[in-house]
Amino acid sequence: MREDILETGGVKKRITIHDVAAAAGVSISTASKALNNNGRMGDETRERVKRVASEIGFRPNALARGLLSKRSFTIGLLTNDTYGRFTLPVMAGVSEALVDHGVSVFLCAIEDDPALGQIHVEAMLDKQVDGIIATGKRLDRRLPVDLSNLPVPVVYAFTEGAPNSVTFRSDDTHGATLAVEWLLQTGRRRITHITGPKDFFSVHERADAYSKAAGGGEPVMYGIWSESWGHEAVAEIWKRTGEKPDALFCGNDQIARGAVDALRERGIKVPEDVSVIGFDNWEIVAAQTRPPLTTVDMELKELGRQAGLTVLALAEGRPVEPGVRKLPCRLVVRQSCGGNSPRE
Amino acid sequence: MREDILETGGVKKRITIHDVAAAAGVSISTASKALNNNGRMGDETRERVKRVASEIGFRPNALARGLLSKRSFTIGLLTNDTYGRFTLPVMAGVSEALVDHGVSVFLCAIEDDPALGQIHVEAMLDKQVDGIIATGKRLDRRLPVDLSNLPVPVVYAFTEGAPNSVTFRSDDTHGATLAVEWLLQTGRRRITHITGPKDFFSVHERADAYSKAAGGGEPVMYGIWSESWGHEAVAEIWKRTGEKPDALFCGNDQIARGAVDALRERGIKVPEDVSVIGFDNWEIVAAQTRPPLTTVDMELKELGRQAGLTVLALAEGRPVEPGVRKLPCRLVVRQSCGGNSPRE
DNA sequence: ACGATTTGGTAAAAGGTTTTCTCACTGCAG
DNA sequence: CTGCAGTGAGAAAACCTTTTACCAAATCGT
Repeated sequence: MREDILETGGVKKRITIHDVAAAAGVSISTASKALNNNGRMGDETRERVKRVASEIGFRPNALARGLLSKRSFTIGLLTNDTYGRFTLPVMAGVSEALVDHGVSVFLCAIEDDPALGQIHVEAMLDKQVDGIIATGKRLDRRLPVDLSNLPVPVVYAFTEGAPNSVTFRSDDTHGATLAVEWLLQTGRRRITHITGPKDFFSVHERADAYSKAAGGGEPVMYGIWSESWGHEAVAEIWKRTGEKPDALFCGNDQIARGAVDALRERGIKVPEDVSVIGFDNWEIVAAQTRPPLTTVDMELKELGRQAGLTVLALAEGRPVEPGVRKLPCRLVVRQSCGGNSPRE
Repeated sequence: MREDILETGGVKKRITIHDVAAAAGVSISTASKALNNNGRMGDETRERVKRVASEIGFRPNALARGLLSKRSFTIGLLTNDTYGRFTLPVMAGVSEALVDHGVSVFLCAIEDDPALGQIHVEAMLDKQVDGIIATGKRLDRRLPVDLSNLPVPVVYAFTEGAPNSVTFRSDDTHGATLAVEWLLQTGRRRITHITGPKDFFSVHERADAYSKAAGGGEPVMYGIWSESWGHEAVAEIWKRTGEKPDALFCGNDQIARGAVDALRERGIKVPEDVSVIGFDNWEIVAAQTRPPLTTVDMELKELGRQAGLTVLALAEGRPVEPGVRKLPCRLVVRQSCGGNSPRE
């Protein structure tokens, strides 16, 4: 064998509980009980086994353990959001919540492809996952996979769930209300809402909350989720005759950024002349806008954390009430609305 | 038990090969051999077992299988890039390459925390992963984890690898050369390079390639990876006396976007007066810039694919030559440099 | 001193699959 | 009729860990 060819690592034999038992001079069952702190034996024996185990670097084989206990300490995370805008924080939250419990996470990117979704689900079930979290990029769309009648619990996060399941989502009504109230609180009165496509459920929720909080003045401007729409909307507004708004509540940060840029090009000062507030707190957009955007954070990481803990609870057989859980949003104050406390 | 409380799913008993054997009226070993197409038996028997198995929906337990075969059909992906800029495409590539081989991917976000990294590595080893892929956000930094002397093969992707390991990275020299040559080809002659911090290895590689390709004219401007630095750099250049550049080669798309915006604010037309080219092909930045950025794509998904296939090869004991593999970049032509073919 | 209990520990089964070994039987040549 | 090759299928071991049942020795109560 040539020297510059890598092999799998020389078949380093893994250390099993057999080795521990032999090294400590006890039987396998005693070794097992010593390490798991159950069964009866002398304190000296227990300590000796533990010491020997850590000395020779023993780690129990999770496969063997799982085979017996019916728990693999593994869950699957299904997503169709390759962009990562929404999935990444959710995923980080899930992983963070579960790593403390020794649970690992399979990532399955299914790309809106039902066949791929099916393959991933089957692979996960074969690997005896303790549960599945389904997450997506729209909370009014289902993942293109059938997750009913699975032998493991399923929790939905930021995607539409099956009836009678547990679903976590952001409270967009709360978020929009936070935004509008902040604008009102900083003295703005003529607030226009520039947002995304009408067929998004969140668009309606945010628009309704806006109307309610702002007193139902101006109409809502629907468009697409892009900077260019922010530009166009501003152009359209400033082309109109009559009083101009003194604040823009945008449906997401990209639209807000487009709006801010368009205002600046017109010589309109943000936030002195017009306040602009976004939605999503997508750092890369919000923080790089000039001025940096005040925006609404949907707390997706926290959402992921809760989803993770919930699927764990279900996997352990602890009861959980089904239903949709709406998590509150958080206002992130930067500089695009003025305001007193420019944290961050 | 109240009805509105979710339980783990009613303990649906999983179907094992025992059930298949019983239903087909054969022994367990015969069933196993029939399903795996080995051993000797009558054609009729083999077919019957297979038919019965699929009828009752049998799927082999991967844990039991892994216990015996020493292959878990699972690999771990370690990353410290929570932002997801670089990790996501790599991950998508890994997953895509491996799903066909029945291999699932554990995602481990370790956040530059050595302790967390250690925990994740141990969890993965306990779960008998067949291999580990380490990926990061800088190819001149190591992950804060010790991956030497592991009982499984390790492959590095977009992060610095251990000596004598397999490492995949982008060929930044190639990428920068592509960029500069494109500018030259479209008739530009006075190209300035605005890039990131000096302590990044890629910054040097790109700057060196730039100097070589551009003929070593202008000095390189080092700064940070942000839009604001793009702005500042343009301001600085246009404050200077003397001839202005007719092209800017920026170290990443964010800098490029800042530069484009700054040029537009000065009334300088892109690409008519000045061409701007970026690096990274970060869709969200590059495609939303006005005009959309021509940029260099590092083909991170392909990099992930290759890393996935390589770790699989090592896991299966197939020999792989160690060393650093530099993958070529790809020029993505949009509109910020003119040019003939505005695809995408 | 003797039955009852406690103590310290071992043997064996279980979990689901794969693989090797063995066995019974058929057909055929000698 | 005996020996033998070939065929079809089952028994059992192995993978590693946990748990239950069990056993021998020591201790206790009266």
